[in-house]
Amino acid sequence: MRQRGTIPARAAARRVGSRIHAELAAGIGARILDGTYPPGTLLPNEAEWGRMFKASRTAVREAIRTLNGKGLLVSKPKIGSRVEPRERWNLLDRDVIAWHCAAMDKTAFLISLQEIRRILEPGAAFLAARRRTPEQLARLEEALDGMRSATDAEAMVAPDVRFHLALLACANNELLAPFGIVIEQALANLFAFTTRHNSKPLIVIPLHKAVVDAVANCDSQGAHEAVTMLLEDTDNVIATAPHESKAAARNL
Amino acid sequence: MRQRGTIPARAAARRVGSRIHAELAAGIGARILDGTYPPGTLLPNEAEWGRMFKASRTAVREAIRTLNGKGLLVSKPKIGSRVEPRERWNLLDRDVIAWHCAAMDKTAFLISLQEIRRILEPGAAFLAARRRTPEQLARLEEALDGMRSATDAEAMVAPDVRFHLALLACANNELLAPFGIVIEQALANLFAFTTRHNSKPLIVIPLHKAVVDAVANCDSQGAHEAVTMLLEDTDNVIATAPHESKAAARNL
DNA sequence: CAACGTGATTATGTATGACAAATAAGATTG
DNA sequence: CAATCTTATTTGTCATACATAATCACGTTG
Repeated sequence: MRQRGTIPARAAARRVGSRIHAELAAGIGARILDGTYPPGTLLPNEAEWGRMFKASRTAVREAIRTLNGKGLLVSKPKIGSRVEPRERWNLLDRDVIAWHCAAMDKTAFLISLQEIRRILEPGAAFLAARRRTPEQLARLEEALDGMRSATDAEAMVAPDVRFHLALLACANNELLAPFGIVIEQALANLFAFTTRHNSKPLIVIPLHKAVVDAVANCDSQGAHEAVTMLLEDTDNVIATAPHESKAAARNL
Repeated sequence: MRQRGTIPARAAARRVGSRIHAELAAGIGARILDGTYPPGTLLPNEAEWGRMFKASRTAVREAIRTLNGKGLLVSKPKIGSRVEPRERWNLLDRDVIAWHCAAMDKTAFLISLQEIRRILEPGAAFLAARRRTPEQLARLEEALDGMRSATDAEAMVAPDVRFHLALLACANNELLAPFGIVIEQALANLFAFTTRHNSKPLIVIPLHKAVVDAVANCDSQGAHEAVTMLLEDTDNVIATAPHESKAAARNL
């Protein structure tokens, strides 16, 4: 490995693959999200992180740069890196959501998410019915077909996520699409949960089909209502089996 | 400055202050957002950026790490950094929004934003009327007072932004608050525009007051309607003077 | 001639050491 | 006692060296 003598033989170990900065960012980010370093806290300095993770300051700094960009930290000379107040965090960021879900009880987060969905998705469906291009409609139908051909609940998750992303895309609002990423990250977990606990999963197919039909017919009001009904069904599933969500959260 | 002889005297110039990586991130990010490097493009390599900006590779890398975290890029050894497809961009990120606004004609963006507001804010107001704490209500009223005491249109922008952020906070949904950051960035510009062109700006005070009253009375349906009317007024202002928005966009 | 391995090439990834700049906190001085 | 100077600490920047991954061209071989 290291031929150069001046470099002290580090206990490299598992450091074989690359992407140390990513590991560090995840490590530090997770510790912030889980409350180990609450807002206002002064984090260990870069050298110390380096010692903790057995990584160079370079890698630590790149990780901190990432967290910086997500609004979790601010760094100043002689001060260090301080955890920002929660309202500055970019909770709509992929990674932040992932760390957030991993750290805490998912239930609260899923409730927040579902609330947002009930606000956003009917409105998005309304726009989608007016604006969707034929290609976008085709992608929506393709997702529905995928759900139909799913043999078990597990296999239905992926096309279900695709369906809702496709619906957002149909709205043709550039600010709605990025929000889809937020939903994508979280829905994978939510659906994995709801499909496991939905005693009558067959009903979701006609519910989804109603959405497709309304969008296909440019019936914006109908699309609004169909999505509302779809989300109501999801709410019911969550409500009838809420006590298990904590256990489910620990599975990832 | 540089006492050490081994370091070649760089044409440091304005390199006095720190935060080069931030300048670089903004520089590169803006070039991506404005279409200089469209999605799929292979960016110049790190050494080349360093030459372009007269910065070290370290600084370039930290900038790229930032952009990486915002979903604008992916970097791979031997390949380089490639611009991600638009739908991967984190358009809900503070900085990305700023670069986006700076780069392109703001009109399209403001229309998208207003669309989202018409979906989200009435729903948020609905929740706010049910959940707001007395402290949150006080902050909402304080913002309204700030609008009242504003002497000119310019001075009304700040409290107006505060008002809408406070309203989002009242909803007590952790995913709604971060969205406030998105709106904060963009609304400052939108309001600066609407207040300049609103021929009867006095009407906005009672419109806002209606929202406060409904939220104060825990009248969720009333809050929903009041916000809808408020946004309708904004839409009208935009609609009656749309031809100026391009010029206004160029002012920043 | 085609398929395959193989090494050269080139970009990012990591490590290290040195110095600059900023600033909080303590020491000094008028 | 207050204003100022000094010091210590931490981030910010730079330069250099090497590691690693992936592509590409080349040559070997079936």
